[in-house]
Amino acid sequence: MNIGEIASRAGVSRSTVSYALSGKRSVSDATRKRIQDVIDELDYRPNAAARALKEGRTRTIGLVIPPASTRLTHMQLDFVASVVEAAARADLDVLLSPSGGDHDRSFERLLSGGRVDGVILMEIRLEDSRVRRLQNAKLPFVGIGHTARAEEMCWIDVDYAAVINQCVHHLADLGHTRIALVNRSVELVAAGYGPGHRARDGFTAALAQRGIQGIDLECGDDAAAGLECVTRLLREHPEVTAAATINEAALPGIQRGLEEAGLSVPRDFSLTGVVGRTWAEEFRPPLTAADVPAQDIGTQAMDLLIERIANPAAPRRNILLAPPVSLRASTGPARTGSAR
Amino acid sequence: MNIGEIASRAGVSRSTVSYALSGKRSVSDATRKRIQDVIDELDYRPNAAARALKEGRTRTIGLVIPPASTRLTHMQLDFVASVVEAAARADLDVLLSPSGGDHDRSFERLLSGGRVDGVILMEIRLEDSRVRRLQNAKLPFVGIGHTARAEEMCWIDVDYAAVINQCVHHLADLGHTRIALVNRSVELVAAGYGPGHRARDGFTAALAQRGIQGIDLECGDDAAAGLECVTRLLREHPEVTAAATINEAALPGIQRGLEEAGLSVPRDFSLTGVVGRTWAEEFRPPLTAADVPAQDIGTQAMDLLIERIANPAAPRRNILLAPPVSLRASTGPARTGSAR
DNA sequence: TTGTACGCGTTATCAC
DNA sequence: GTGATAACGCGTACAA
Repeated sequence: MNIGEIASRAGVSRSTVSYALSGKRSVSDATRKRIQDVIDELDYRPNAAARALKEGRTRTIGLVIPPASTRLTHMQLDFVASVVEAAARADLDVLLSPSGGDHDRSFERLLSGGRVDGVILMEIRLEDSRVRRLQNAKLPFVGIGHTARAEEMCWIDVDYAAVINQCVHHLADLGHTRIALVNRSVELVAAGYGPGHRARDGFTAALAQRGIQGIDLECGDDAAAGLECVTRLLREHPEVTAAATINEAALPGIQRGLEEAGLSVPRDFSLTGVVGRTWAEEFRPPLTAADVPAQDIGTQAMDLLIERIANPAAPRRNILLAPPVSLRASTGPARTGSAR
Repeated sequence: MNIGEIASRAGVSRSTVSYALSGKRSVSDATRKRIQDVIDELDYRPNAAARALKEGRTRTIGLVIPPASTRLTHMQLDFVASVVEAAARADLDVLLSPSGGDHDRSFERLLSGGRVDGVILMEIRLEDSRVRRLQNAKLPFVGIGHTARAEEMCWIDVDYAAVINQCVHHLADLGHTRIALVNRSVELVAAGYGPGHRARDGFTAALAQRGIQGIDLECGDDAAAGLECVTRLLREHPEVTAAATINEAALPGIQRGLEEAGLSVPRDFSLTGVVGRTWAEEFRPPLTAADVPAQDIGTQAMDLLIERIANPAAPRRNILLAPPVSLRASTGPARTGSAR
């Protein structure tokens, strides 16, 4: 059933049906009602392709997520969920593109072909070819995360440097003088993953500010890697009494490693980091952490994108969030004067 | 840049460009190369809307996920990831629709309007209006889960009855005679959520087969609810020594509740259930559980859908999986002869 | 290889 | 003010 079918059943022309639906011309109440009745009866909805072809927009946005091989963290999952929900509120559909590499078919389909009106990009690296390609395609886009050149794009991001800096200061205030940073995976950091680098920057800066020493560790994005990482840490650096992490996925493993080593949190070892808000409470003990408002971020990214689609010439806005560290139960005073 | 632009730059007609791209007519090597050069230079890709309009298919499938208000479980997340990946392999795009209720705009956009060639439906209830609406819309669809009338649709599902049955038998073999079932949320079960009902059926059947008694509990889908649920269970039914669950999201809370009550798993209390494969290993202690091959399920659902799109008249295939219970460390012999 | 009709909704233009 | 006619957007595939 197309618009012509509706028109003939209602005894009017196709344009009248279109006007009745869009309201861009006035249509008499009687006619409008006749048309509406037919539409309701047949459950008609305009063909999306025809409309997109004519209007030049698809009412669809693309969401680029990390490829399925890497499991999404809770935080990333919250981003996806909140973007999808925000899009639904704006009557926009979301096309999912799992792509990280350079030759990803689904990303290429997004780029040209007019499938989407705009794109939200996740898991951005300091140098990220996807950004340039989106720019070349003149496709409005917003990053959850940003490249090394902050001004080249519109984005919202967590200030990992500031947040890890806060965590270290918090631990230093509690008397810890040997602190570890558990970063994301070595591959991701090597590939120039922004949060990994910025977290490290904030870490070394805070160490210098407090005149204390730190160990900088990369760790795979899963529980097994977390376990292995913390086990190695305790073995090679027994003087370390606290850790900060941005690696949410490794946390269960870190916790397990501490437990297997006979260490109680926070009595023997303090743990803090950056996690999605809903996740910190589920950790045991509840994690003292910078709670990333992942849902807000997704919603705001969507707002930025809608704004950008409406006015591509507008200045590129950047939003940097540094959520404060929420005190919970996973950090405590350093044990004084004793090796473990 | 549209196909006309390419054609004129290559000095041929639009149809020649189309044939060169599709290969549905032979085009001389020389012209093909000229055309390809222009295409590469301009990075041309056919407009998706125009192609969809002409061909009557969108090369896009819809994936209906639970609304964002309810957080996705690990298993659901694995479904989504694997469906998306399988779609990418088949050069299909995935449109995400977060909808559970009856009046969901994004679901309605999927139904009519020709946005998608087919739909994968998750989190299906025994009576689910979405199934009827998809049937009415004559849109090919596949369920991950199924309604009360198995034959009315094409689906792949976990045999929760068989699996929970196995879990109970396993616990009974270990000497447990008072066993709890921790089901999904009371709202979900009341709404006729299939797995909840089937799990309960398998539970009561196994109890009867073994002549033992059980407690049937609903539990919200998060850690806090799991904690509260297990706390109440231990208080009201101190004779219970084991539990089986299909509520993955509640597991951290269940674990916590047991710990807070001073119970060690599996020494004092055995725990088993149904979880996504990658998740059972991360549990502590590693969970004796039926490991749902969530990734296979997503992939197979996609295969079923592709088949169904290709041949809508084909018989509706159903796939029921009953993954065996993998022995790990969370179940053990019932403590004999003593209340706790 | 090329010309052209077609798919379907939108909207500018014309007629009443 | 209200309704109808027709051109347009773009890729596809049949007829020539």
